[in-house]
Amino acid sequence: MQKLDESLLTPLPPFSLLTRAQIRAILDQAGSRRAEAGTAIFGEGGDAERFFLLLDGTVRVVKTTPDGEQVTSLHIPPGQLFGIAQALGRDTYPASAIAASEVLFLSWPASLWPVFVAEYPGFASETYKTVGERLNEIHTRIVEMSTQHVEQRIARALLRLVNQSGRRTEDGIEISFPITRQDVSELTGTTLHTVSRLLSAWEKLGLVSSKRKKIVVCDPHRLVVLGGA
Amino acid sequence: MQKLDESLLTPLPPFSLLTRAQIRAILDQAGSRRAEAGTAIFGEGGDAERFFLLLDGTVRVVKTTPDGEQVTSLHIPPGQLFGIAQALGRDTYPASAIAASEVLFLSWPASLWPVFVAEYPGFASETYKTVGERLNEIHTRIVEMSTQHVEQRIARALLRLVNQSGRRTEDGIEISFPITRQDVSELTGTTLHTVSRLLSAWEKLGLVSSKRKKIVVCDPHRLVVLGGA
DNA sequence: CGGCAACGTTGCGCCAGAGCAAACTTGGGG
DNA sequence: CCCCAAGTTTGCTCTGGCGCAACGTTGCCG
Repeated sequence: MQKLDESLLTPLPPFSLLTRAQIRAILDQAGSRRAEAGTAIFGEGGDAERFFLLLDGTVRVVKTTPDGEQVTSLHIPPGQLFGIAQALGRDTYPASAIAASEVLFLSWPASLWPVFVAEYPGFASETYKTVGERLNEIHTRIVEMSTQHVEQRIARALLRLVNQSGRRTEDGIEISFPITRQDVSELTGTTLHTVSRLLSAWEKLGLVSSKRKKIVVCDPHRLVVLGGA
Repeated sequence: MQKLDESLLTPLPPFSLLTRAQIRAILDQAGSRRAEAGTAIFGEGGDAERFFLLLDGTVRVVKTTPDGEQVTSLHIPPGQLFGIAQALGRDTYPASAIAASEVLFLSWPASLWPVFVAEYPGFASETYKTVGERLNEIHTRIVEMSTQHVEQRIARALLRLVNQSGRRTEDGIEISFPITRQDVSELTGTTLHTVSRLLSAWEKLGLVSSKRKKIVVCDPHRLVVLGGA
């Protein structure tokens, strides 16, 4: 494994208050790994032996029901910690982490968690902020699922994805990782059929443009209107 | 305000590792209040000026949509902290807290949060465990709402309520705070009509027994079966 | 470059559950 | 003790979106 550069971490919130030496120390203890799209990084219920930082790509956080149905709770964008069961006082992972695209990430053994929290100023508070944001996001999802129709939920889900991991292109903003109708349905609690129908309809209206595993939002504003409020 | 007894806090997880003197100090800084059923303790979006500990009663955590619909995300049982925006790195409350029954609670100014975390062993870790459990609960709710039918969701919601705040009675386990069909519908993302119909049906089958604002689960086992798995 | 698996589209029928409406019951307060 | 508001029940209708099925498309891999 080649040596990692300090500049990788410097700009990231959990580490932004640290000295170069501290970051060096953190990096020297890190394991770094690459995984292809579709690979599981850790599984729901597994022992939380390590915690992770996503450097590049996107990770899908997924729960699977006893009967095999999958529900996606979150997408993790690059630069964020994930698999931080320790921050929730748990010793197993509450969900699985699947690489949504090719990903690159670092990880540290769980035993270092208390050290990071104690030694590195800003690490704890930034981490808990992340937890708070994620809680807020899935909280919002509950509200949406309770009160909104499928069309609005999908519109909002697309907007959220585009905000979190959008990439500017000529005809609009593209979701920067491969995503299928099935994925969207697992994110919104619907079926791939309904998602497909809606995307087709929206494509005709010029709201979105989608190829296989690619979705580009062309007219975010009208999508916001569809999403309601 | 009369002096509070140390034995109030001693058995509660966030404080269980502390000395009598430490608990005394904590209590002396606490404000204590009573609120009637239906009262708002704090409101969504409000400045998180204080954090709270529920001594008696039950608190409903509620989000309200722009168009006035309400969604209940959690119920807080006695002995737990709530309104702990600080633990999520927030400075506003993410949801409203409504007294579900008559409640008694303590509270401290937000400025004491970092002090508690730093000075009192076990406080931080127990708090984050609580956060983790709540995250897990609402996470489970998303999965349920995505994959299960209304009947199963309501069955499970009742079981959860009964587990968290059940009280043994002669004909079964009673939910220990006043709860309307409307409340249950806001908890499961349905309508009070559907809840009413189902409860009536279950009452005929001897699964539950309900009066106005009261629900008693008579046959938890059969309800589990209904809930699926 | 052909075959196959993964992904996407579309049509159709059906039903769980929402929406609406109206009546009934309970309990607390004047 | 009566009234009123809040909570509950129940019937009827209507529809969003799911389930199923069949077919089209893409691109990877041998």
